[in-house]
Amino acid sequence: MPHSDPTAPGNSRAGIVQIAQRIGVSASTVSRALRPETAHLVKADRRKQILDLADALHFMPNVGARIIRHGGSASLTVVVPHDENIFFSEYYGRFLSCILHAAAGRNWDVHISTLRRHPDQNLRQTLQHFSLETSGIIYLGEPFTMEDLEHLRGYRRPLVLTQSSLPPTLDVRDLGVHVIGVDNFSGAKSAASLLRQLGHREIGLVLGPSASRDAYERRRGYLEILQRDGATVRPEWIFEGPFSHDTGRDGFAAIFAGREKPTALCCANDEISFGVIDAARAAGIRCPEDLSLVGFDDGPWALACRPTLTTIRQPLTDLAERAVALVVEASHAPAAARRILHNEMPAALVIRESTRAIPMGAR
Amino acid sequence: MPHSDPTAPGNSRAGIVQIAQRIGVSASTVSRALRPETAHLVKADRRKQILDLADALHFMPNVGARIIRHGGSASLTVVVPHDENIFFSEYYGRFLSCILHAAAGRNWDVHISTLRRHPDQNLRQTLQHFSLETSGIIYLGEPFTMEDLEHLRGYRRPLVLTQSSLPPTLDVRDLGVHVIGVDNFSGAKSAASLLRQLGHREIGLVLGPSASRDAYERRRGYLEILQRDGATVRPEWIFEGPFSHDTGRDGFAAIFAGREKPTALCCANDEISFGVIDAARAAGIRCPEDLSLVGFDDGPWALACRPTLTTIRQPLTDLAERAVALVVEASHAPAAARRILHNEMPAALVIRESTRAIPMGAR
DNA sequence: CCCATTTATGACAACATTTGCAGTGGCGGC
DNA sequence: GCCGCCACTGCAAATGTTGTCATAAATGGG
Repeated sequence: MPHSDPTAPGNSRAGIVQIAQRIGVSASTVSRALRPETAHLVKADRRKQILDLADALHFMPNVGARIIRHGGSASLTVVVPHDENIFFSEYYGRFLSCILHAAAGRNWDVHISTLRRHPDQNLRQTLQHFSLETSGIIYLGEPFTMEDLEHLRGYRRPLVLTQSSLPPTLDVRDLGVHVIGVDNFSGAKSAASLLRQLGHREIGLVLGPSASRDAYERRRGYLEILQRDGATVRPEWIFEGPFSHDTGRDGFAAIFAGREKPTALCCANDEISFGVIDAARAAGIRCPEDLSLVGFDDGPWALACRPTLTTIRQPLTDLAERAVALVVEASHAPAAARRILHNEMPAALVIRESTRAIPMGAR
Repeated sequence: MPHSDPTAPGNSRAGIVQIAQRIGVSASTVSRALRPETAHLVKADRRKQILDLADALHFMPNVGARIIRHGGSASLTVVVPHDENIFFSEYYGRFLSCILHAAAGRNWDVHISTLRRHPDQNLRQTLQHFSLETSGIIYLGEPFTMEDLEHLRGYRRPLVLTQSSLPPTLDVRDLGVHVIGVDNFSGAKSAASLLRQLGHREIGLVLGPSASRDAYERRRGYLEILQRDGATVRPEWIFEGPFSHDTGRDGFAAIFAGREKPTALCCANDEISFGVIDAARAAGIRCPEDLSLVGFDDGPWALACRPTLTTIRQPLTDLAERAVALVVEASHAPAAARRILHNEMPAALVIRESTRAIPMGAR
């Protein structure tokens, strides 16, 4: 937090010293009595006396003093995009839950913040503001620019990025920062393969934003399979947009506006699929009877919606666990000793009701 | 966070003293040069020299030392229930977004945590653990027991509860704690009134958990209207369950199992409504043609689903804004000077597609 | 009853930064 | 040339808690 508005409460009257004076013991004794680890060192009845008074005075140890002795607080900051409904999104909401869970298991505290960039501050300086309060950062925010990444090179504190926050074609290995993510390419390939195996030949794509690395990789995976036999995907069957419900609606409308209509669609994520399902239903086209559909993410709704969605599972629990572990480890090790990790986890295909084989006779 | 696992990073080599030594000035000068407020006191070229070196060494001021002098960090903790999909829920997810937004506007930092209760710790002691790190708490967690609330009476730090975390019939005014919430009772009444105005006389209720104050108030509101003319609601048309999709399905199944079927249902929240819609669709009962439906919350899906849902809007933005404002104010004022606030905000009815008038001839 | 061992407590330094006060040197006005 | 003022900088105190070392008191074995 910037120093412009320190917003100090500082209304805690009673310190350890005041308690000591009242009872007539030394501050050391009070300190020992108050902390579970050292409580056994002080005689039981005196300890009780101290605890009672501390409770009565609403004593609260000063954080600063603890940090200054102890060297930092066990907490990490998660940076999320600045978006009203961010938590509600299947991806961020679940990812955060998982991070929270992983952190709680280690007794770490989690801060959540959006990144407020100052025009005359580079990325490193901005991130260092966070480091004032926490010992590490998990970055899930808006994608970085190349310039940002250049500034990041000098950042020495624990930091974990997701692939999603990187530009599409960048090589992550020489970035000097931990990067985690799923294997979008293979995941997308397995989804497209499934559709081919089910007999689909007319397949459209409702893709994510072209600036997104995730979207780029998924596109690459879908196309890899669809173009395998030298086939081409009709350009009018490819639609791009943000990772949102609306993109699904608009994509369906655009692709089904033409005379030739595909029998299956690959979507860049679940939410887009839901938009497609809605628009298709409204247009009288049934899923999966008339249109097979695959999503990407396997969020809670993929199982709750009708038809249940065939999709590719993001192992968010594992990703979160890994991200937290990396921050925690890095915060223990000296900066120099850190080994940079690039971790791509498998994304498994989950087959449900939204995909169906083309009847033998039809093609 | 508890001290059981301190997890100190402490790997920041360069302090203000090291910088001072390298340049050959005193620590005071470096301190002054680094802080904007005191920067004018140090000669321009020397200041530049100091800033450059600080940047080169990745200098980062020690939080503890700053806090210890200045009095505390501008941050609050939001306590949420311990639930895997907590962020994904419409209510919590949006509420958290709003809190984040309100806090960001004040340059406050937000921690998120579940409450891990220790058996031999009372509620106040547990909350004080949080206060170690933050200057205030917004509590959205599991409902409190009466015993908890008794312990809470002595808690003096900034704390804001939502009504939802209180037992149903408790009088909030003598609680000694800020309580915010919406006017569930009036909201529910307006929803039931709408159905009556539309000509519905056979109305069932799919209610929330009886231990929830929100559910209790909404039930009270629905019944107030439905029993107005001395009418009674058939007991077999009342179903209770958690605030979940499944409750909607089960409630629909239970209520529509009998011979007599209602023409409308009031649900305790949106998610229950969605469950009802799903189950009804599966059973061949159309909404709103055969069954009118009102929810409660007005989350994102209420507008996104088909049919769009008539529901009661929770002004989460205002609630979050108020909660954050209360914590911030309280953290400035001395404990004694605080005026306890109980704030019940209006919940407005939003009429959409899921409610329809009974045709004139039908009744 | 003495010495060794344990238990309970106090005194004090250390943590990294901020800040009041004092000191230095340069400079202009008289 | 003296006085006072200004700009700049250093010294040292202070912040609240924890850990180390020392000390005092209590206990126990012979």
